Amino acid sequence: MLQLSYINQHPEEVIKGLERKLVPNAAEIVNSIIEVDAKRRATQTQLDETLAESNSISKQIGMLMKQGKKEEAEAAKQATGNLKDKSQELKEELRLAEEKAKELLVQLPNIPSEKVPDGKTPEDNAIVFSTENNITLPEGSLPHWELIKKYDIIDFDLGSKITGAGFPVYKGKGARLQRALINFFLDQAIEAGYGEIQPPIMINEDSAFATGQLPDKEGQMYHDPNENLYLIPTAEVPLTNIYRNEMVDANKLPIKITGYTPCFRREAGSWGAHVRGLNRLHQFDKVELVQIVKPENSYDILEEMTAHVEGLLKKLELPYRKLNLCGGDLGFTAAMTYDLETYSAAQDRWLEVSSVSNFETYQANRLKLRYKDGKQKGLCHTLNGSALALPRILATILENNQTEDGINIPKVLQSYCGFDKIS
RNA sequence: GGAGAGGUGGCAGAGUGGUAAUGCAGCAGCCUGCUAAGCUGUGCACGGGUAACCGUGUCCUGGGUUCGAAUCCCAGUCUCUCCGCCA
Repeated sequence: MLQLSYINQHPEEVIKGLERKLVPNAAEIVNSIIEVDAKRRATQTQLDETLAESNSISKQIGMLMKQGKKEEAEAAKQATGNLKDKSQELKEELRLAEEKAKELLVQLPNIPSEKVPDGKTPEDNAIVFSTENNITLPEGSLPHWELIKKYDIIDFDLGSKITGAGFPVYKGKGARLQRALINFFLDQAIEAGYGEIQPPIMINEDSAFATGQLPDKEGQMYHDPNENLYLIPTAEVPLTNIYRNEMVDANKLPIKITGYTPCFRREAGSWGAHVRGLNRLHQFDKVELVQIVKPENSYDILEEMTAHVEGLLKKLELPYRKLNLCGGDLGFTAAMTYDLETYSAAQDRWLEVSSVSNFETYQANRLKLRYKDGKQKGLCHTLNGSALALPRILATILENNQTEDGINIPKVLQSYCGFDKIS
């Protein structure tokens, strides 16, 4: 959530930023927020004055009663009658103004960093880096949705039987490769100084709001109305919410945590022609990195985290490229995002396998996550990144490493898998 | 699922309708020379003010009663204990 004080002080910057993020009526919304907030402050001043008067009379009544001056006390009681009515009205006005301001504020996304390129669609994303793609596939090479059948390692039909479309069953070497990737990613994160966490995979409404999934992604999460809990769409939510309502000592920063979880997404309305196989799922596995940092470091940390993810892709020997997302393609809560995409030779497509984002104070403001540095206090910056999401990594490994007599397992994974080839 | 107990500042812990005691810790200032002690001030949010400072709210949350609620009433929530069920 954007900070009210910032909106009040820099309305033009905010409007410009929101327009870069393609928010319609940005100026209109910002101006009404400023207006409602001014109204809120004026009302509070009035209310405070009314309550102060009422409190002071009440104290006098208390003293008079002690001294046994009953008639004077009764007279003073009369005086508080209309003060109470007035304060009730003002309280209601204040509540309405606060509600209105929050309602407007909550629908505004984060504004992009200066480093974010202008643009409206994914075509406008800046390609920051790309590896050479010198993959030559054998004759008759197959996309992963054929390979998994050929080697019987992932079964979509079985998943449909048990649950439904988009819930695959991993079998045999498929299951083992999956587990190998999870362990490899976690070990690499731990080596890079992240503390491992196993969080709950259901979250309450407060958590979903604090990291920005609510109200923005309301319809995209699986929801249990009995308990009002949501299945996590990403470990970002439980990991970041560990620090909700916390005041962190500045010398404890940066906080670096990692966690493996399954992730659940309804993906309502987003199924299309090129989302076959592992490209889009309702349930998938991911290892997530989260950092909570001092504001002045956050962009250096963004580079550091992205470099970590690039390191994983290099170790897996996968061709990849790095994109700096343009304003129009940025997520709701992000100030800046690097997307990492691997190249799938068999599909001749780039597949997004990681998003590393700096949220600046947007999440911290909702989380009420602050740091204390001596006397200085302020909102932390939060960052997170996938390191990595498994299905598309699995897809590119299967497709790019296929040979006539089987699929070669990348060297770094062989000890984790206990085999070097799927055949 | 049933029954009971409880939720007060960073921590401990009093407080049954009239200014949230007290202790410990941390921080700041003052004072003092002997391995440290003493004194004073220090929660958070919002509002007003250049500032010093002032006001309002805040005793799990939300309502209610009252001139006035940590305290009384209602609802919710969380924690603990016992019983039941159970991987």
